Amino acid sequence: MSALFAPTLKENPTEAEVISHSLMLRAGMIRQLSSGIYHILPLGLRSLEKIMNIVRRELNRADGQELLLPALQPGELWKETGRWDIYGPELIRFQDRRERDFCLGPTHEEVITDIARKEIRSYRQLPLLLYQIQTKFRDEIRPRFGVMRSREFIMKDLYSFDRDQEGLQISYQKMYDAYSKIFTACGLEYIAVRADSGVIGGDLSHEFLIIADSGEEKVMKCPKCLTASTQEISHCPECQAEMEEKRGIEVGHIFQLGTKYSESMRAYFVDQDGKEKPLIMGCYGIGIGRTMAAAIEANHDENGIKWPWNIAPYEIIVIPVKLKNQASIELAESISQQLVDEGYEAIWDDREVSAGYKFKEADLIGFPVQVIIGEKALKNSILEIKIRSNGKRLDCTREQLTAMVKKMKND
RNA sequence: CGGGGAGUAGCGCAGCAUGGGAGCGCACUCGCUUGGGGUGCGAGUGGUCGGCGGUUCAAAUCCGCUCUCCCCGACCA
Repeated sequence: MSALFAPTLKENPTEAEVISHSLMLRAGMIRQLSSGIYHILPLGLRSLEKIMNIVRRELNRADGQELLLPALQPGELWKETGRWDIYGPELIRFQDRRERDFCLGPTHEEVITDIARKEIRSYRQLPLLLYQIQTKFRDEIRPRFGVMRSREFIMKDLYSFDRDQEGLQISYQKMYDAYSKIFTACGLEYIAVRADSGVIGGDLSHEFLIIADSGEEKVMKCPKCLTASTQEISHCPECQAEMEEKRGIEVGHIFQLGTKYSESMRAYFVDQDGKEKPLIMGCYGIGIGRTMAAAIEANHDENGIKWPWNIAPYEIIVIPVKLKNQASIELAESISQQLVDEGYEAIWDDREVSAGYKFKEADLIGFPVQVIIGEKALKNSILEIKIRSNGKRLDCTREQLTAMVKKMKND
């Protein structure tokens, strides 16, 4: 712990208006470099990596294949689809030394369609689901709320290619299901609602929102069935239950694009009937950093972050209370090592600071579990476990620790 | 881009109306102390007062320009 680069703050930073931003700064997860541009510090990165790996796992299970596309994109491609003129000043443009137009990718429809048109020849290559996790650049009119809306941010974007509308429906449903699994695996309550397609274009689209009181979007949700909407619905046709109003943070968006890009960029394949047809496309985004911020919005209290287990930067912190007691120190180190050997992400607080200081900081950073080495541990070999999410404290012996931690992880 | 606010030590701020010592709390360093909820005491380190120009014997303070950051609106993962 003493070696960990996690510069925490006792006081609330003035620039942070929303709780997730404030807590990320206070917990030493991020720092700002410029408006809408952030350093991701070790704790922040660990959490992001957890989310990214959950995303990878679920997308791979849904037949997605990961690749990495260029962030640096020639303006030519954007001129082909007309978005060079349409996208506006949000697109960060510049010229290279030969005065050719370039931009930093805010999204990758053009680039993925370019590789698709070059390499997809036959219906036999379809369906194809390609995704990447990459830094995107958007010169937002007004960056705000920390990593919630920044100018440089990590996004997962997946693109589906199908031979026909029927195939697109299948791919779309696969992604819809994968998204549901992703947010559930992150330990988050989410809701999916019909949405407008916006600048991306296309037909059907859904937004995925994380439920949090501080969310910017109002959602009407039926407590009985799965119906939800961003608009007011007077009655729920099937079940007649009262719709309840919730607030949500948009973290994912899926679109059925159809042939918007494949036609304008001439991305055709030869179908079974020997005819050339445009690829039917879909695109599917998740804001990784925004998901992390939303998780904090949904899981915190006045003392700090209450990480869902699966996306916590670390799972367990071991806190020795008695600093001058060698047995206490050794016990903390040994228990921490035991947990690591058992596959947990545990660290122990080896700093020469008061017990209260350690407790406050452990709560702030939001370790799901604190293992406290106090009087009882030294006299009666009883460890104390504090569960961050509900504040409960439990006693156990060292022999029982493994089983107890395992149980907490599974809950 | 329109409207509002702020730049003084790493962080949070006072000082500015009425020009003349650059201060407070936290953090940091050292010593002692304390050790179950950001211990206490003492001694220290650290600042071109966002930048440029002007007024003045003298500018953090007055005037002009400029840069940056934050908040509200249109946009979005």
